[in-house]
Amino acid sequence: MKITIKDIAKMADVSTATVSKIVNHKDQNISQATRQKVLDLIEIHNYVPNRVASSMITKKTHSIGLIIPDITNPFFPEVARGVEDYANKEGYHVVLCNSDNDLDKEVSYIGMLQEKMVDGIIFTSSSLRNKISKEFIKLQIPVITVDRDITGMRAQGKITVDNTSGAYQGVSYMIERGYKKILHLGGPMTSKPALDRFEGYKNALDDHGIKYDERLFFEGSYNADWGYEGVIEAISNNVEFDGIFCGNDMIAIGAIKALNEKGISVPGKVGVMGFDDIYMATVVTPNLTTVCQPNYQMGYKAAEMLIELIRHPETKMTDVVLTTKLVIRESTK
Amino acid sequence: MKITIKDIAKMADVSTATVSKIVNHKDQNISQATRQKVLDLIEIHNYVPNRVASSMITKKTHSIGLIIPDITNPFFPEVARGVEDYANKEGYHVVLCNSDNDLDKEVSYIGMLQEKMVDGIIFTSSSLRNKISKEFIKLQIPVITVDRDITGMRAQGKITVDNTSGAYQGVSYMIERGYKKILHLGGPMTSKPALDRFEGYKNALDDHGIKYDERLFFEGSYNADWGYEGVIEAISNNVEFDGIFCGNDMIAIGAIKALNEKGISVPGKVGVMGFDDIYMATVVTPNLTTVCQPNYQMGYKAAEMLIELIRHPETKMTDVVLTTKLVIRESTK
DNA sequence: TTTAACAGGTTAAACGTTTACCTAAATTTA
DNA sequence: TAAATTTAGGTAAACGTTTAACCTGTTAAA
Repeated sequence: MKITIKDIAKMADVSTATVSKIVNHKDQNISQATRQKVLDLIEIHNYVPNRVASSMITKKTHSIGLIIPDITNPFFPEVARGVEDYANKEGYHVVLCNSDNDLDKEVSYIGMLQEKMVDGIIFTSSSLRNKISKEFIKLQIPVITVDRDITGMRAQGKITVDNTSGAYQGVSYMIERGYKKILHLGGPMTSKPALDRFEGYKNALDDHGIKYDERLFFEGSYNADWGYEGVIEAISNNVEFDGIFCGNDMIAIGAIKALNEKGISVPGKVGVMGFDDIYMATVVTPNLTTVCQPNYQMGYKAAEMLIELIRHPETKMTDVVLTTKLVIRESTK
Repeated sequence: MKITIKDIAKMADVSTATVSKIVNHKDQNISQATRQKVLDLIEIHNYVPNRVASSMITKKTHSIGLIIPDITNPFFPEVARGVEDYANKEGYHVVLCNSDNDLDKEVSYIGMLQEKMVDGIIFTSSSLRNKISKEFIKLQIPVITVDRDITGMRAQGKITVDNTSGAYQGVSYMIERGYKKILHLGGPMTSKPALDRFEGYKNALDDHGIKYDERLFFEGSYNADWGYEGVIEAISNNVEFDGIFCGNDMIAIGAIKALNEKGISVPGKVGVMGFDDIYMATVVTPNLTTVCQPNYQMGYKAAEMLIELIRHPETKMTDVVLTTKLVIRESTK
């Protein structure tokens, strides 16, 4: 039988109120003698407070939900770690949810999290779909969106990366290094980052007097398979290119693989640039030149904002836009 | 103001018991008319049951704790995903905890999880330390250990990989391919897997008539840096070798990097074998030959066992030992 | 006609805390 | 010395559910 606050109270011959106050350090007017007696009994009997009971009263569970597409995607563990680190520091728990970019799953998770009374949610949506926003609007708890924002939705906080300028920076660098025909193997254009990176790509071209050629742009998904296929497709379409700006690092890794197989040297014949700077970028050969995104920081900052919002719901959060950094390695000359 | 079961009951002019039965599908003897009336009101007013209140009564929170060293380590996302997939399927939530192999953090997480009344814990300990086992023994909930077991501790279930035989298989393959002087760059010998893999390495040597040479064994940690340093150290110690059996894939990736830098061709001059088969093994050049460990399955199976145990605490679980599979790629000839 | 079974509910206690408010004694203040 | 304040703690309602036990009216069986 689990031992409760009542048991301790009875043994110490005090009221449960007294024990409660001691446990929660609201014990300014409890005598040292009583405090010690209670503390000793707690120790001896290994009493552990039932936080679900206190949650009933305080209306706080000290847990937050983290909805991401897939923890297995190398982009997310860093984000998750950032979230967990800050949350843990502040005494919060994080509930991990893998949505697989599936609308139904997202909705279902939101429902479950709400029933479990999490104090807030950090959400990374897969797309621009704003159907989901209806679910959020019903919610009475704070929500922070990270990386991808949902149009039409008023999240209480938003944290993104300046993808447009990151892409601009990356592509500009390639142009300045002499690449002239830069292929863009983008991510799904239903997602905001893909859109923004595409825009940065075009802006860089513009500003360097290169005309955008739509035959150099291919849309796919954020994984190595697509990078591989994209290159094959471009080649078999007889598209000429001397550089590839990829939607993310995984795409770049797939692209390099295809290039290698076709006997096209990187960066000799074709330069490749990624986006994200995942750890893998440093182990692939050649090491990937890429636009570094502060993943850990995004998670950390998101948790910071969320918990602030949980504590002071009326705070008006100003959206955070993190900046990227160009990391030059070997896949560009 | 949040709407409760009482509000719905009042509006439907029935008792809360009736509403509760309908919500929980224990409504065999509720008339269709009443059911529909209640369901409609729930829909209209967007009533969502407060699961923390029901947890108070049922003593089940339908959440489980997952304590791992670090989600950022490529080994764990797969495990976590396996856990989450099964848990979600069964209506459980998973609370993610990164312990950093830090005993204090582990203890603190166990305490927090216990207070939050999780129904069970899946635990991946960093080491053989059994101090932690005291904490677990106090626990009244089921615990499954995965990957690394804790000596001296009676977890209700244990799920491991046959590391000894996996290593044996890998090293035997290398020997059969003609490698004679096989370096072993192992993980920390305070962890069971490292110990077992070392044993498998020695057994393979034995069975193939090769005498174990202790100068060929180096102990380090499970990351690429150590793989890199290990090779440098071996070379500067003038140790001769034509193959490396690495404690895991990250070590192997670091080792290959060092070999490349030293101008030693892989697998021409030196063959390299990893352990784990993380995704990165397929993108590094040359692709890594490795012993594949069923990470996702480990997590999935662990969740399966745990939830079974939560539902039927008296079940005697037989420990699960998953088998490894040799995956031959390019880093061995 | 009596009994049993069942449909369709209701009642109220219980779960383990927190907290606003109360009280009595001790101490301080005037 | 009386009044005021402080110290140390107690009382009991409340949080939102679940569930065992009970009730009532109708129908079927004996």
